[in-house]
Amino acid sequence: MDCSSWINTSLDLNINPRRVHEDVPKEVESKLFSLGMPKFNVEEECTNELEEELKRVTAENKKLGEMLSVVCENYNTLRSHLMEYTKKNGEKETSPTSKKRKSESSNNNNSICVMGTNNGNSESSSTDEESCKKPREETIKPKISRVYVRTEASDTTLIVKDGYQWRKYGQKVTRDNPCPRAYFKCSFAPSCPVKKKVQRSVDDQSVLVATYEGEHNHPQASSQMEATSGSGRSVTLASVPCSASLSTATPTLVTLDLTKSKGSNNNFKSTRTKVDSPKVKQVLVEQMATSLTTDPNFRAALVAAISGRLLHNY
DNA sequence: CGCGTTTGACCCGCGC
DNA sequence: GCGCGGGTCAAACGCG
Repeated sequence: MDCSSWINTSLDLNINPRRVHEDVPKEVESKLFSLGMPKFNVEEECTNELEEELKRVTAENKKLGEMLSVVCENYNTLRSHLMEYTKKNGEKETSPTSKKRKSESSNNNNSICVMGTNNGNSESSSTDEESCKKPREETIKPKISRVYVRTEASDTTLIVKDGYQWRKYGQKVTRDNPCPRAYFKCSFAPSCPVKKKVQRSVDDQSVLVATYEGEHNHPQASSQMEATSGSGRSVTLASVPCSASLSTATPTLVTLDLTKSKGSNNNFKSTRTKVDSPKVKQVLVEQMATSLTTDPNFRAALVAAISGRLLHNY
């Protein structure tokens, strides 16, 4: 892939001699005059200075351009590795027979790249290649996000307390996972179209995978109650670094860490030990990689950082 | 009695 | 056209 489609490498470093000349502050010239120096000497000196400056800037620009190309190269390499990795992961995650519904499989394709962050806004962040391959109907799909929730393996309930009220309307055992999948509808508002599927991870039975479809058309009214109520689990959003911190505009993947609230103050400790498990690490890596590849804000920040760095060198 | 959950039946899309 | 499998419906059931 051409990295120029991601980052505009034309840095416009103002190496045009005419423009450089124009940028010379007028007061410099006037100060030199005030020192009683003959004008021709000043002009000559100025020209020499500017020529030197131009040479220096040109050389620096060349150097920076090389650096940038190396960065882009590294980025592309990293990205291709990431794509390979996520592709492998996705194949492992989905059923080998790939007999799933079209919508489901396309969701999984998206989740390979963006961990189920398919919506109209993030669509623009996908590559040209991807957008060409994607069916048109993708653009009108409801927002889908995926949340990983760590629970105790012995806990057989498929309840993810996320601050909303859900009504379970079905449960099904799917082919690719022996654990049943529960179907929930948002019951807080009758008109709310959001649905939620909760299923245990095939790889790690202690991890619940909650897939949200659609967006709530009402405020999260019960979150406070959920968080403060002593019954059941408590949601500790901050206990795990999540991609939302990178993507402020569209926090699409949030890793929740649910711990038993009856436990008391040792929750954090146990949380930390759980986070250190390889599975969770893998999820975190995927989240970060997702942000790297899909988040336009992150890319913009990266470009700004590089540009700032380059400008700082002057 | 009302509300939420359970669970078997049914619907529908997709692949062969 | 048929079978498979995911998603949904709705009657039955349980609990407060």
